[in-house]
Amino acid sequence: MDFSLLNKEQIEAVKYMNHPLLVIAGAGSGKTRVLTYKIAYLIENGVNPYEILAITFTNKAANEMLNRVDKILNHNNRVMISTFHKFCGKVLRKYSELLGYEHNFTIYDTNDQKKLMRDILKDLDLDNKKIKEKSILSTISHCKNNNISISEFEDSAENEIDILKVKCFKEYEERKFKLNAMDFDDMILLTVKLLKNNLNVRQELSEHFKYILVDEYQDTNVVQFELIKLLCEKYDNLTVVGDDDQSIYKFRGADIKNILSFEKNFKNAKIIKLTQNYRSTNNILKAANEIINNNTNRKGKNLWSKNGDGEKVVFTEYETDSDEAYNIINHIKNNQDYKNTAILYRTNFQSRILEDKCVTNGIPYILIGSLKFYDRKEIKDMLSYLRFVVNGNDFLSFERAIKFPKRGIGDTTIEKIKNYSLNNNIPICDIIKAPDVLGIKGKTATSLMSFYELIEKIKTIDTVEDMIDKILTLTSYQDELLNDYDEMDVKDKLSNINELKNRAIIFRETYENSGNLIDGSNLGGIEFLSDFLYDVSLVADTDEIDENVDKISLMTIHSAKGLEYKNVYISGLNENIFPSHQSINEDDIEEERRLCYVAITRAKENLFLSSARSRFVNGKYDYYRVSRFVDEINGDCIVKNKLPDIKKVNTFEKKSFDTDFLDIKKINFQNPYRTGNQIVKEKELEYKIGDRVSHIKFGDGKVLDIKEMEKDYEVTIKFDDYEKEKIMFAAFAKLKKI
DNA sequence: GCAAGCCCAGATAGT
DNA sequence: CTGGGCTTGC
Repeated sequence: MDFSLLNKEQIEAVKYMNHPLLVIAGAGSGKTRVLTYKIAYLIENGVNPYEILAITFTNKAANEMLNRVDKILNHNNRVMISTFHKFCGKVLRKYSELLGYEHNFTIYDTNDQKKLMRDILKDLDLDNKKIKEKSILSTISHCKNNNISISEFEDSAENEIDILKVKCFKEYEERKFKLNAMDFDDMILLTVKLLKNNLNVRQELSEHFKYILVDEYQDTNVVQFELIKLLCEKYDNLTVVGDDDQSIYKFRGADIKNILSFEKNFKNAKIIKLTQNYRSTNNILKAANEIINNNTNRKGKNLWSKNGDGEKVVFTEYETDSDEAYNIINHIKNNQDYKNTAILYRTNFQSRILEDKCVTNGIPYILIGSLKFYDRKEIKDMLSYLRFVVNGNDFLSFERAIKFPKRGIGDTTIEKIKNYSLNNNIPICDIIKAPDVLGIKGKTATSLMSFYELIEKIKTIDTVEDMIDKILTLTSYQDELLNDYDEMDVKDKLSNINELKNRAIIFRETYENSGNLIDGSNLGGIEFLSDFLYDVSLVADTDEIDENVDKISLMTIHSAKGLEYKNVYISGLNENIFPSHQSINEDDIEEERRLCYVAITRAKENLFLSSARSRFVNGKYDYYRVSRFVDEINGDCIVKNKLPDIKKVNTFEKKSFDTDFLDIKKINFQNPYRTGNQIVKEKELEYKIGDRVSHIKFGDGKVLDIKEMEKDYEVTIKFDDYEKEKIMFAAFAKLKKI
């Protein structure tokens, strides 16, 4: 085997065998190369590919890795390379009965979880303003990721809210089980449970996978750690690759201790550090190193490269978020290097303004992670039908499918069916087959039964694409769409459905000759459909990136992990944006800093950082300081263009500009920097209470009240065409007396 | 009583 | 633009 492309440490990592190995691989240090060479090396030395399990973070990484192994060895290899969830999905599918699940269980994503929980809150009569489904779900997720059982959580419950959460938690688990469904966290947890409780399965799997490799180890949680531990029980031949400085998934349960305590967790462990970076210039690495050196909770390393110093990093502070976006886009336009350029930001809502400027400047762009393919209405509709075909217990899918197209079945009927199913443990599909058990008669009954017939018809079809076609024709789906959307949108939606069909076809092609299956499950219609649906459930946004189009990429930093671009712009480097206002405490700030480190190390040659003094967030303008992370980069690797001190430039509202005002987290007042939109309080309004006025958008109305405020007047108007009265600021509303 | 239509709020990160 | 809640209309 040719090792000429590897450095000394990489070769050592590739060849090290028979004991646990942790490779600490800095950003751009060639960790994928190590993993792929290691797999290839194992195979070349007589290991059966079938005995190797490699676990990655995304499907994209998995596919890439498999391709690269094949390339090194010049032939196709049936190595099992998959994500944690995909791997667990396969194991669970084989052994679902041991856990009391039916074979064709459904995987619930975050939206499904929310819907189920909302339903529960309603049924338990809990005021969903007092306790939000999101907060319960995040508690549940936290428990599951850390292997905390419901009863343990119950014992630790401290307040009224916790007690309510326990109640919802129990109900959630019970219902989910009855619906024959599991959420993402269950997949890992149940696999661990299966291995712990079932010696035979544990032996079989740990015997099967003699070599286990785990990518992105810093992102594993407690339960995933347990899973790895159980899987390598027999052979103890584990290689994990990760970077403690790139651990950015704490919110999802990732536990940085897994990587920091590797030697404690695995006896005879060896550690190899990769610090030579092959991606970026030294100026970029210097900026990255300076920032991450402020963290204390890390193993410690410094990246270096032979790529030369390159261009300096540039930081620019703008007055408004609009200026910031405009200048970034303009800069990109001048350089005309679209496909090698990415703009990164902390949170998704920041993409909006960048998108706007792309559109107005004619810059082609792709937005990653905005509207996910599988989150589109038409795709969710189709998948609901298919999911219900596979799992006749799946109430959520049933509900969605039966509601669109409209069939004269409403909430009351659906509620009846749900309750009957839950109370008597009868699958939804059996109830709608003969709805008279519920006393449902007449038109409603006929409608339910014909829906049942529809599902039964689809079950007899062989391929997923034909199933989808049948659903479309039998439900007159296109015509129904035309009632709600205009022709262009419908065309779009139909082509998305076509794309779904294509994915099914592609999935079948790769299905047959991949190392996908632990055993050879058959390719029959429903079996295959079920596998296809699992695959679909576990697709990530970044799996969808196409590198070959000449467009700039817009994405969150989380999405950018593992990617690299020649030119990188990081926007919104403001306190309370990045670092996020939720994470400014001691504990979370290190994670934000790691996120910043990840962002910076995406850049190969040119790195531009920016911030804006005034940003439009949550429907109002607020002031934001420059992010502490900018201050942490010093020396000659960076050029900083800051705006002059705010006291000197401002002439608008003097008394608000005390130096300490910037320390206030959020100040709600109008943005003085907006050109052409300045807020000037009139001495006197041209209208008074009782006058008729006209508004450009809302039409004519009557003034009910005027309140004089410090900076403006608050006017209450009842417009003729609107039910409710509106309260507006006079300077914005620009009302004309009529 | 029940389904369909209308209006409004919304938002860390993502398998 | 979407899903949820509220209101209207059959």
